[in-house]
Amino acid sequence: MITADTLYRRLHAAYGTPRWWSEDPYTVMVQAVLVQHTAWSSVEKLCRPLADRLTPDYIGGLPPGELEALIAPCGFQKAKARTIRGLTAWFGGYGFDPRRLRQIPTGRLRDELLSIRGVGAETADVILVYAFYRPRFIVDAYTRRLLERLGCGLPDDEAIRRFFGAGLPEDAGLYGRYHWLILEHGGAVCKKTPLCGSCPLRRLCRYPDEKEGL
DNA sequence: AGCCAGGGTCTAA
DNA sequence: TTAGACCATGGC
Repeated sequence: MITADTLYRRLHAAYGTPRWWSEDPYTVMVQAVLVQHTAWSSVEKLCRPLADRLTPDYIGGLPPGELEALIAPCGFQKAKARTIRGLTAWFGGYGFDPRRLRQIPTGRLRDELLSIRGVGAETADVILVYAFYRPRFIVDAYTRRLLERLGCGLPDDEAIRRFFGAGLPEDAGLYGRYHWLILEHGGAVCKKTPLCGSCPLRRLCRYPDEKEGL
């Protein structure tokens, strides 16, 4: 079976140097919520015109209903607006200052995020990695599907995390870049059928009618 | 035209 | 503890 290390190099060769989600922690938080069950392109389309207004000041100051209307194109606006407000309030408890979070252990930080309604495991982990630089491998639908196609029999998210944990340094930067590459890959290949002729990782994938993966 | 999507919550068995 | 309904909209 392919190693996490080799897979990273293949992805990097196929998609180039991954960029970071955003240097701004609050932007990461808002976009992590907006992208739930939603195409990344929809999030970008929504956020691009907002530019420098993606701040706690502007978003948090929006009158009731306006945030919902603003984010409607990303769907689930009622739920997502509530979650964004929850995250904004939580971050406000730390003065919107990431430095104040530095001494909090990752596990506790994660629990705090999970206690916010609408923040589940994946959203919490995205925020941990990209906003606060904590080493925690993000497992999402693309990750699961990619590993499935690679022929790895990994039953659950914990097993997947162990796969990536083995042989990789525990480094938030690496985890973040890795997840971004998986995202690029997942967005580029076909979603449904396991067969994708144009897949840049084709030689790595085990297809239903083939015996061997790699 | 209809089906599905990078998630999360709640309920029911 | 797990499966399924539900939330909303955009893209194909």
